[in-house]
Amino acid sequence: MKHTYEYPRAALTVDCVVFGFDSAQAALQVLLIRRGLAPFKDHWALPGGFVRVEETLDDAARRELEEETNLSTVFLEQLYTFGTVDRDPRERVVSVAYYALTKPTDHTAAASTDAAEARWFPVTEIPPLAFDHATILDTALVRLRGKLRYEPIGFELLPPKFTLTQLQRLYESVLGTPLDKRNFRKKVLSHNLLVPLKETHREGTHRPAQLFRFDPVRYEKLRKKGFLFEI
Amino acid sequence: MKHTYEYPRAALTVDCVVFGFDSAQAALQVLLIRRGLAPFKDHWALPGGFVRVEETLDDAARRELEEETNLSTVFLEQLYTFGTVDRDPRERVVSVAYYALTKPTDHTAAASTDAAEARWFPVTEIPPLAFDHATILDTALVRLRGKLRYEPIGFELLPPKFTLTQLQRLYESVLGTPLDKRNFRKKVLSHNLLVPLKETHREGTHRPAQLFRFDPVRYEKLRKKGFLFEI
DNA sequence: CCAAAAGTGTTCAGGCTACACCCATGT
DNA sequence: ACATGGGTGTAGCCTGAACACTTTTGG
Repeated sequence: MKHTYEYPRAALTVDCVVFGFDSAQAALQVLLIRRGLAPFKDHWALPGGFVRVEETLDDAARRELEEETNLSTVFLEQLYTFGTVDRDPRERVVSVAYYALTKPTDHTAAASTDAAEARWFPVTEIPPLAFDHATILDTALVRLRGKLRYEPIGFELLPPKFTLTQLQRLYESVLGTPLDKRNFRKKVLSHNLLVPLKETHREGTHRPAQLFRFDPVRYEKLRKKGFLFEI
Repeated sequence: MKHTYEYPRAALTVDCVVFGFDSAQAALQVLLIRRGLAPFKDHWALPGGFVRVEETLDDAARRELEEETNLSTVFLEQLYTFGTVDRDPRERVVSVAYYALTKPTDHTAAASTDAAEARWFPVTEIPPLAFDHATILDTALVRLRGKLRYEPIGFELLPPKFTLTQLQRLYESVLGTPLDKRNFRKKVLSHNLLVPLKETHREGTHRPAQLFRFDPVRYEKLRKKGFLFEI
């Protein structure tokens, strides 16, 4: 830690990779906003903005998320800090990237954003992005895939009540591989972290599916004893 | 991304958690420097300093490491960015933390630092640290433990030629649990990533130990095929 | 010949993988 | 009655855990 404070300073921003899951299409999606200003005017970009001196990084991420996409109370975690010198053509900007997981329940809110246009894109059909946001998105995807395997964060992308098939589709989309139905069910149920509800999910012309909810309290207890989720 | 540039800016620093491993004592160690200036004058702290506008974050971390500890060519990876508002009593400072792994071969260099006093501390005997550096160190330890289990970064803490017992002691110190000798050897050798050398390591009054080196080329090939290290 | 660490195989249990059919519903 | 997804059990294999003695050296 040096004692000199007189050098020019980099600007500091946060950018958020917001993931959502569309159960109908079994597709992992990302929320992007259309830029109204140069540089990269009319390009799609990650929601984000400048960090204020009186707010923490987490606060800044939540604030920008709320301002630009109307999303609140989502799972939010710091991802990585991007600091190459030329990532912003105007001047030096260092960006602390976050990734967020949203439940479909919250998506309606996300649609009604104020000024900028916001839209969900399947991760397989991402348009060209502003700045180094494609790199940030890639980093977030890698992290999400890794994390999904040993922490129960998949539930953050599903409604509070979900079927095992929805959960399996989610894992398959994120990990990019098909999974065996029987083995998948055996494994996720073996932890006793999924509570079967009295309700069923009726849809289409076939047998209704059992609905479950995730039990976060029980998970906390297990986790403190050194339990690893693993799928 | 907003278009306003006129707000006051946070200062941006990098801090490095430098790990080393003392085979003789089988102890994981951290390199700390004594602060010569307020605040926290005479406290121990992580090496670090301000990021210049014309250098990347990685460059800043390497530069500070070299300036303050004479260490170069070490394994260096971004850890997490710490941005609570009051972490520095003087003003708003956001710090991008890195962790570094050094081989004992480099340690001699580390001793001969210029002005500030630098010293290795076993992770079990860390003195009170300046700022939020204790939190940063904890975060680094958690990361190191996690990473050691599924990526071959342990070799970054050993000399280029090492014995299996040294490797086992390293894993035991970092993970904090004793490991079974036969099972450990079976597992690390099963990947064929350790090349036995023609030399042995003679020490003390007992049978000499076979020396090995890690084969990074072979590891790269395996990794690209989706191989996971795992111990 | 003694002390000290190096080196080496087998057995058992539990978890992972592969795999095919019946069930409940709406039309 | 038929089409559609929901739901279930078993057998073989492989991996991980437990465990004790011989070997080589220096003093």
